[in-house]
Amino acid sequence: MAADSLARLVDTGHRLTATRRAVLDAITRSPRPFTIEELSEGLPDIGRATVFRTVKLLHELDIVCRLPLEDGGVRYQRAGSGEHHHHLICGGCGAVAEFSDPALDDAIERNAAAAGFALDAHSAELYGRCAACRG
Amino acid sequence: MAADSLARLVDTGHRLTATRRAVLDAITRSPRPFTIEELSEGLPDIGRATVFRTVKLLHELDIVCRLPLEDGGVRYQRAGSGEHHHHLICGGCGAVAEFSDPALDDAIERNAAAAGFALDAHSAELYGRCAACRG
DNA sequence: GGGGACGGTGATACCTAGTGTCAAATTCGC
DNA sequence: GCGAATTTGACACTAGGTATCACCGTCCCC
Repeated sequence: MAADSLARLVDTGHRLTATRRAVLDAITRSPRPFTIEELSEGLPDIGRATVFRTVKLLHELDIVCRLPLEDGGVRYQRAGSGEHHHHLICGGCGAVAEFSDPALDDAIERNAAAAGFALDAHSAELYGRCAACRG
Repeated sequence: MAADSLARLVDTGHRLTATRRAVLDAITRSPRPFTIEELSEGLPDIGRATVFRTVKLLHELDIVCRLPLEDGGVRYQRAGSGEHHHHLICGGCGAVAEFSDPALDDAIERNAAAAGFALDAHSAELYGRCAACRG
């Protein structure tokens, strides 16, 4: 699981260091979306700047997702799949579900085309309460 | 144009101050999406904290939109309509087009329902190049 | 296995966006 | 015009993130 992430690092011309292994390990072990600060606390021997750099790198390689929260905060999470997807973020427990939906992507592309835009990227975040938190 | 925004302020129980008029005026005059810093520079007699507070208030009243950029930065813009809408943001010139699409909102609601989520809010931002910048 | 080039790291300082506090000023209903 | 309540400005502070730079570790070539 972490193994092919390490492979992806090397394949993209990056070095495989003990620090990166440790960060990826901590991320993989995290059961819930985390902030850089939380991650950094769990890795006291690794500099804060390095944790930021490493997470940014892993984000660029689609190994972690960035989750913009409703209140403007940000959390990160290991990507379940490398595929394009969107997030459902529970405001109660903080759980995050991934989903992908061609119909949604279609609607997005149609609107871009209608406005004459060449689309580079898009983001769609859904905020609500998960089944468990609705109780 | 600014008049009904002022009315909306009063209607929601807020006071109509010279400061708020000045901020709303500066926003209305801005031809392009702005940062708080830019707005604040144009209003040297108004404290930075007040500019933040005022923009936040106007955002809550749907008078200005918050635009999360692709690079993580944030800009603000006068809302063209008070209606629910999404944004197309040009990475070239920074222009922003608003659009709304029931099909997109439907797709979002369907996915939330499928995952058992009660939806509170959602955001969808599209990043690309506008017709002029594709030239 | 022993360099050396180069990418990665940590410390630190800094930056941007935004909030909390509090005394002084302004607004608005009367 | 008066007083209560809201708003303001100054300032200090926070969170999240980046720039710099000297030092260190990795990897490649011999």
